[in-house]
Amino acid sequence: MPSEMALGEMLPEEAVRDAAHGGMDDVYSKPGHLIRRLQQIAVSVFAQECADHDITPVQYAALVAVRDNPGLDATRIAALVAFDRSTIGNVLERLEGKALIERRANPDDRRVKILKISRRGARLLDACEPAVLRAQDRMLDPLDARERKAFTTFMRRIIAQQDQPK
Amino acid sequence: MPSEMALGEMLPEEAVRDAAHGGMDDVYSKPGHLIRRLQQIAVSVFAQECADHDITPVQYAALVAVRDNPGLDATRIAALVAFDRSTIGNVLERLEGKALIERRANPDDRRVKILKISRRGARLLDACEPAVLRAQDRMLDPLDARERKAFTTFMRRIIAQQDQPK
DNA sequence: CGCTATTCCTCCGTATACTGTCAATTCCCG
DNA sequence: CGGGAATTGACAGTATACGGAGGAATAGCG
Repeated sequence: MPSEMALGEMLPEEAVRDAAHGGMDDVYSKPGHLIRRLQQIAVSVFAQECADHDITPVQYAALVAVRDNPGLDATRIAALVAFDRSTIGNVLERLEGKALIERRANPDDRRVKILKISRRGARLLDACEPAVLRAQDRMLDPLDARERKAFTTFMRRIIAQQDQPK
Repeated sequence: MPSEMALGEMLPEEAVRDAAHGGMDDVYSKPGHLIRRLQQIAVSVFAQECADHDITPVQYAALVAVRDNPGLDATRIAALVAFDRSTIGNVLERLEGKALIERRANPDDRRVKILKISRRGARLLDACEPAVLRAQDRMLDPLDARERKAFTTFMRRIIAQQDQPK
């Protein structure tokens, strides 16, 4: 086994499993496990492609949402990108810390803080768009066009069902 | 919008998006976002089904790995379930805290700590197996048998490609 | 107009998740 | 056999992720 083994290059999974157990139709084949692995891969690929831009997938999604919907508050941005209210708070804090967004109090309703992307944030989004597209593409690399469409459809359907239970 | 909105019941996503923007072929349709949502749902469904057992998906996976491969150390368990070495450390610590596993020093190699499931851990795994199966099933609910097979195949293929990059 | 319910943000606590580092230990090659 | 390389567990630091509590502010109803 290689010494310092980043997740991206981790491969002994099957080998270890076969050597130790040999189970095949086990936990490792269940959707829960596969989905977690998929998410791991998605984050890893995104990080690789966007290494120069110092931004995470979550921060990217939030930043896009803020850009495309200026004037919304944190709660509504959270709903857009499907984040928890608590989580979005930290993410926006980091974005503000990097001067990618601006948070301003709303005079009309002093509970809310209005969100707006900064010029710097807009520039960053433009700059990393090719990398993001590459990342999205690389994830689905082993699927052909028809399979990609089917895969996306399946994911959408599962998500939609969860959004409207019954 | 309902006041206390848990993630499982969050649904205004589309509504907010349509009202504010109307974008369709945007970030929200990209695999990265869909996969993150899928993982969210998987965790949420698991938590719902296993609420009585006080165990998380990650802890469950680790516990099964320890049960099925007694005598392995943390690094090898991590490779089995595709966790980071740091992450597995915390997970095992919690499992040991709940007395679900036992960690013992290996006399032959004093770097290593041998892992073994406890009787309590084994009982818990037996107890929550039905709930776990229900959870795995509910995730793929909107897909029929053939689609489930295809979906699983796609996920496996993406993961395999990432494990053996070229 | 006052009171209650709601909304918004923030903070706390817990659990993943990964990188990097470190000390102790063992391995292995010369 | 001696010493550098590798391995293992632990720790620090950062970033998601989610539930719950709480305070400030607003809305809505009587």
